[in-house]
Amino acid sequence: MNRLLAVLPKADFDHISPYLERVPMKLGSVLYESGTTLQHVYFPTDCIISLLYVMKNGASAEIAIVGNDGIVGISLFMGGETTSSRAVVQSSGYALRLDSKQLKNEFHRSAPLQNLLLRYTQALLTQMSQTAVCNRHHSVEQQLCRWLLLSLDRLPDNKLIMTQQLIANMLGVRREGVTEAAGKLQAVGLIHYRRGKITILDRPGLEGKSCECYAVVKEEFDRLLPDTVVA
Amino acid sequence: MNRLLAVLPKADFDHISPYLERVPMKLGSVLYESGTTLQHVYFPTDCIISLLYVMKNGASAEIAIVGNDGIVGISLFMGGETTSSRAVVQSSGYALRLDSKQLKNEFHRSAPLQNLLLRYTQALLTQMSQTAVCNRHHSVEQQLCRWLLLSLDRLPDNKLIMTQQLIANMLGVRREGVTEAAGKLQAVGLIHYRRGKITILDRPGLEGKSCECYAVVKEEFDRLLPDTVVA
DNA sequence: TTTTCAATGTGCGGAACCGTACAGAATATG
DNA sequence: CATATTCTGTACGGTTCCGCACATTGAAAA
Repeated sequence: MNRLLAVLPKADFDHISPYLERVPMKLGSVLYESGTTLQHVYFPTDCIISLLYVMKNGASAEIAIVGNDGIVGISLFMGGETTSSRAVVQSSGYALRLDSKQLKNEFHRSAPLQNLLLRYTQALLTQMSQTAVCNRHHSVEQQLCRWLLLSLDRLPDNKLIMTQQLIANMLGVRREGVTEAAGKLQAVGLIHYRRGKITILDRPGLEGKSCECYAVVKEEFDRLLPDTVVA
Repeated sequence: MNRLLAVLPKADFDHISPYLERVPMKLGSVLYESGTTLQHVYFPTDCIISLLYVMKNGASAEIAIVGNDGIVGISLFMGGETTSSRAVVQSSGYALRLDSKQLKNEFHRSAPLQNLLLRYTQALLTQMSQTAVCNRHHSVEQQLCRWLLLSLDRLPDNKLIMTQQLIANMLGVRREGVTEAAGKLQAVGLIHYRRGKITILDRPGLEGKSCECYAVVKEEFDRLLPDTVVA
């Protein structure tokens, strides 16, 4: 289940549940492209979506990661309709899809939903700004640890399906840089990987090798998003 | 005047104007520190505020720039109350201060204000994500151009009071790096500087040397923020 | 099985930026 | 006016990451 929906008061959830559609999210598919208007928002249940910025020359960088603690398509209720980034399925699974019109109505009707979505947006803001800081100051290895942990927190198990090339696209670095960093992490027994499958063996160890950025983002999400039904 | 306030319908503006206080903003003063709760929001009229993240080891990076097109303290209406960044006066002047309680009431009472603030927040989101991308992919010189242009757009004239050390803190690079980049820009006649005073001589030239990040952010602000009174 | 191709490993020169150190110049202070 | 302080210029070695090239390995397809 999606955590935002899970903490909605029953009455508010019942109001939108008839319009929620469970849709499969296939690895690599693009939910929206930079500048296009969305028809739906997506509440991931067990998939992960990357918000990616792609530059004119093709270079890219991940802006934020959205899992079952979030929603894809905030520009719909924020009022801008579009964003300058792209949303890509980073880990396959399912999401609950809601028509944009229904969402907007509900955003203005239901105070609990509005609060929840705005608080989530603030958490997302923190993640984005921390990404900026991390890109400036931290090594590829530290960033890889951060990225693995953020992804892992949004997955049911300790495995992820992801090639080094794709990770490199997310981090905005060379594939070889990821190879080297991942090699080091594997050498000290923190992870194990093999042709597109990564297994985390030592989570606390990874946290130790990560920069402070992971903890900052995690704490902010924990602080801002309730884990029981809101008032 | 602050542009957000300027486009509010008269009735909505009159509702809060009795509570607006014009306060001086002194260069270098800190409006709020990471993690602290704000008592007020600030609508800059002719000053510039930097949102800065400061790491445990003292290194820093600017997340976003706020001028008279924005508001400082979005976490108050977004619901989080605090942020993980710091707000510092980057260019002195004045701002209109509003008590946080008044703002929250008005945010829920006035639909135009709510729309405006949410749209602004989305613009801020774009700025933050573009900062992340820029930090990853662009040279110090390109970033300096972007930073000068973003600052300049929020100032009444073509001068800014700012030492190379302070710029370095904003960009999260060495002071020497700024010296070198600024030296190049001066050598080709784009800017002139002298002990903490920078004059832009050739704005189009600067735009040419800047990365695409400046244009992306500027266009998004233009798109999202109305320049006439909203409905 | 054999073939093919995606994924990973490795090496090398170069560019950008860092940390450090120090010198000179402009402004502020006494 | 003399001195102190802040700001800027420059240099040098070191590190990280980049671009490129190519080898190797594992897995899927024929």
